[in-house]
Amino acid sequence: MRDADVSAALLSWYDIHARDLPWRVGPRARAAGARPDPYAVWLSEVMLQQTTVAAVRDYFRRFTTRWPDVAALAAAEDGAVMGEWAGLGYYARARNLLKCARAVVADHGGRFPTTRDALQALPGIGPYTAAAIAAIAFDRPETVVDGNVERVMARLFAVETPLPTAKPALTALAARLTPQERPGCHAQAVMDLGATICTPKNPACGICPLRAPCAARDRGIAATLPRKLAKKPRPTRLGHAYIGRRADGAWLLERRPDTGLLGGMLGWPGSEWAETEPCAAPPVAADWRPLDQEVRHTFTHFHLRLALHVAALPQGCTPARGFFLPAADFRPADLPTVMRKAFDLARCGHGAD
DNA sequence: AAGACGTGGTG
DNA sequence: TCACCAAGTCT
Repeated sequence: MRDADVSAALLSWYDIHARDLPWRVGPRARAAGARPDPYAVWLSEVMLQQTTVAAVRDYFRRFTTRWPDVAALAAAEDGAVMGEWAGLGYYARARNLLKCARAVVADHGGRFPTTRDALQALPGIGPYTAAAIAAIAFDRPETVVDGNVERVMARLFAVETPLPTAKPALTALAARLTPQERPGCHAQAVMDLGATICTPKNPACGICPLRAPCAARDRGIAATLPRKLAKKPRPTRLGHAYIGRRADGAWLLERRPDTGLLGGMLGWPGSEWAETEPCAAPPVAADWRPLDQEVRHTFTHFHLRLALHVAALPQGCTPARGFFLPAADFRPADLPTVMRKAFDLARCGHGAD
């Protein structure tokens, strides 16, 4: 089967089976002349980096409700955006989101640039996102390569070279299939196929629109592709966190530095996180009482066991670190997940509230 | 140019 | 329980 026929089969499938997503203009609306909003495309693509559609839906809705366009987002306060992003992970995305919105307003008159290169020059927009925005929002025939596309290409052409070595070859194969017409729909079609049919485990080859030309299915090795190099084992780190509340109800929190893990997010003061037992580091002298339960949380590259300490703090105390956030201004949902877990345990396990 | 960077769902 | 995985980017 020729490349053009494969692309046509894929697009036909997409026109029938395209998922209804809040940021997407469906094939029918598009045929009627509707165009996607570049702001919505950009926001959704950043949220979807290494993140599932299911996790993104509600965040996308909340962001677009609170900040309907790029100018509104650019004018937002940092803490408001970080709080709204809390729980979604990879917080550098939120920091870069704001930088990008402000750059679009300051340097591009409030409109997103339309070429791949200009898009990729913006903060938080890499090769994938630049190509996706250019194709989906601006109809540019760019080749979009994400994990789905890599998997679909590896199977369609039975590429047995492991990732990441195979990435350039898979990109070249994806480029062969990229049509001049409706490149954005094509990109979304490949990704939808990868997300719903050509899945990592148990691919549904029986109902796949590309089963005929698929070389891996022909050889019975679809589920084993793409091959990947072995990953390193994750170490376990230990730490302490201090959940203190003042007599007036205010919580002792700190704003984490902009760089590094959970950068820019709220958190409970605490020790370093290390593979050997770290030194206790209470932010203020008080009657800290250990909690029975610890927080167990897994990050991308290590497991964490966080010992918790709670205390009622005197009204006049002056902590060495952090600040008191009045109870009325404290929303647990503004915390990154590991910190919210700590809060939940402290609230249930002891009279920290 | 490997490693840092979150989280929730899944088998 | 636990490794793997998801519409990657930055340094």
